[in-house]
Amino acid sequence: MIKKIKKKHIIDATKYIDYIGIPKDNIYNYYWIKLDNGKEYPFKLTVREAYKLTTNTDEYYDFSSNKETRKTIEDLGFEIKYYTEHINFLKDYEVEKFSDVAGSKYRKANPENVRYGMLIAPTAYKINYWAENSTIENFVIKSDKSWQWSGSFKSYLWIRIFRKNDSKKVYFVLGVDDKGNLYLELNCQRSNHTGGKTQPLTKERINEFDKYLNSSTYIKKIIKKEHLKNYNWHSLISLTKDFLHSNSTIYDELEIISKEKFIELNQDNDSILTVSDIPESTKSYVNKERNFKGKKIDWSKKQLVSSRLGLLGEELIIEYEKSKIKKLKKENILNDNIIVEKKRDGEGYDILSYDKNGNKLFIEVKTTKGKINEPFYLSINEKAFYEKHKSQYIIYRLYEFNNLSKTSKLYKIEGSELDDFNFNPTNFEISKGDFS
DNA sequence: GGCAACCAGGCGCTAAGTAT
DNA sequence: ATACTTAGCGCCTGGTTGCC
Repeated sequence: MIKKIKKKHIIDATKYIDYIGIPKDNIYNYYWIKLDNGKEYPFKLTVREAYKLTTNTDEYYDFSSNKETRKTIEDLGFEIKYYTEHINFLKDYEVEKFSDVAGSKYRKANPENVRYGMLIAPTAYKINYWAENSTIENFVIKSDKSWQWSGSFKSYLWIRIFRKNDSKKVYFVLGVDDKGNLYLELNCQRSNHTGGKTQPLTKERINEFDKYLNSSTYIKKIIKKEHLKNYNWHSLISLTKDFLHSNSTIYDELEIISKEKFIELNQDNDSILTVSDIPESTKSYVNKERNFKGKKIDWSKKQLVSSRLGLLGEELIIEYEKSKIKKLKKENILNDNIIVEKKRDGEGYDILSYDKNGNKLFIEVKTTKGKINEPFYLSINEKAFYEKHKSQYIIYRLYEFNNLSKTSKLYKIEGSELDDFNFNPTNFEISKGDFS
């Protein structure tokens, strides 16, 4: 039976498949017929269609794909490809086909639209395959094989990747864009569908998201469709995993940023903040022996993480002070118009609050993830401010700060207690001339 | 100019419903 | 109690219209 099939029949069958597209059931296939132009077609489907052409009927040719049948087709002058992943790699002509219709109207009543739907469906399946195999530990995907939505071909075929149990409003995205280029990026829920119940992030949160992303080391990864032929499943998936790994810290920060409020304090503040006494001594890195061995540090990343940490610590203390003031207002100890204020950089302190007598408190927050004996750093400006306002100055020294469980320990250094500490210089301004 | 409503309907997920 | 089926919800939507 199969011997009846001639080379021309196979070629004509592939042309027919080009026209109707590859049905869902044939997208996951081990064996593919490869033409000289690089296009690939599912083996069984192609042979069946070719058989129809030999008989000039719609007769269904039931046969099995085995060494013998594959050899028969090979002998006609075709290359047979075997994919252990049983799905062949994304082809440039596939993403190109998608870019042709991306974003345009889809009408079920229009047979041409339906046909195009069939043509791009395999691309959607392949994007899913890509995502399913690219997840790293603790991350999950939201699979989505749909290529149409609300009467239009989608403008992007994309899959979201997020950490298990996260808000799902911040995610990695991988997919193909309307130009037919593959891309890998970090994104967030920016809008929702009419009538949809899922709330997007507020504009303010989206601004914060973009601001952080722009200031970070993150770079969106794009694979142009012209370069797609240089990749295979293995290289694409390992590239994706690398991308997820190297940006997971940024993802975690963005997840926190996406929350309207970092911390909601309840009555039980003690469970979040544990207050201890000022330690007898702390470490110092200034007078240690130096070996000048050197190591590679990504300073921009380190600064980004620590500045973020600082903001989180401040936010925690703002909430802490707010709840303290609220309590004092309730007991009619404090005037109602008193509010806790966050100060800007350069003002010499972080937070303006009040004590129970209504006196101003200048609060400086110092946050580290380290232990209680870790030293902390004060700027010249902050030190000068302290000298001037000793009696109202207070340092909240947050240590063992945990941004996942959102808890921290702290000790307070009130007023001139800071004088008991050593002030070791860590930086020098180098200049020449007489400035006295 | 800004915003809300509307379009038209594939597909995965989940919860509810039904069968074994 | 478990397996399978079904109904219905919701989605980086963007282009357009109609209202203020």
